[in-house]
Amino acid sequence: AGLRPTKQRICVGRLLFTGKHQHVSADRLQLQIRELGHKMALATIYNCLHQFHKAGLLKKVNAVNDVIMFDTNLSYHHHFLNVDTGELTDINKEAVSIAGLPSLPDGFEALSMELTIRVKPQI
Amino acid sequence: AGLRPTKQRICVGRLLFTGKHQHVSADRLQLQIRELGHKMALATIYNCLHQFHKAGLLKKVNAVNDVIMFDTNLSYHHHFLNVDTGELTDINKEAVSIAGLPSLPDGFEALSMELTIRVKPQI
DNA sequence: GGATTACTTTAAAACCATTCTAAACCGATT
DNA sequence: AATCGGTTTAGAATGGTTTTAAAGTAATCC
Repeated sequence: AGLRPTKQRICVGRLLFTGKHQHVSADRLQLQIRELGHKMALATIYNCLHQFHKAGLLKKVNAVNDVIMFDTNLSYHHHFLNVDTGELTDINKEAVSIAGLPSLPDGFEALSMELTIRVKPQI
Repeated sequence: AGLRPTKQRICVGRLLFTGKHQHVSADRLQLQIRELGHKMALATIYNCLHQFHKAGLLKKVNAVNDVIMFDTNLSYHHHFLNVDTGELTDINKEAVSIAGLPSLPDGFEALSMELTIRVKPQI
């Protein structure tokens, strides 16, 4: 994506784009990297995530519990949010139908929209 | 609401519950209080907002730009989010119809849901 | 290949919204 | 008036994120 393929970016890229779509925070990513026996500065991970985002490889999800989350699923979709853990789960866009969008405020254009369903484990 | 009517809580209450519904952060509230010629510790404002929230007088909105926002509009509704400023604007629930909700993950119960439409000023 | 240049990584410090702490401060009750 | 419990406050602490400045690494040029 026009980025220099450094060791670190390759490592993060492998973790992110191998297998299923996922929702990651810098923090969680560092743990995964540690588990592989490597180590990487948090600043590098943030750096990397932001670059990937700028390159259009990641979507930034509204922060939850004060933690910035990135989503490898770039297509339009919605989320369940586990309020206890901050974990996000994709909702396929076909599962929900949103009709009758309101008119935007004057002079504004829409960028995206997202439905968030807050859930918590039943007791 | 079972809270002691201290000077500070009355001051914040007046600002919040007089006039239209609004979306506030602790920070913005402190500015408004300053403009009235008073002063109040930020900790007190946070304290007050959390108490009001616990008492069911305020809704907590998903943080935007790393800032906690409270909403005086307690009813079910949606939001426009100005990504440039972080400002929220209510969308009446009648303006949107959401149909065909997905089944929840096993063992979870839904708490609430909200549609967020990210907008930005046209150039 | 070796030298140069531009971009990257890093540890540590800075940042900043929020929370905590411990002391001072009310407000109510006796 | 004395007391007691909740409240406010300034300042310190917290924790996720960003910045800084130095060291490291990839790309380019010869």
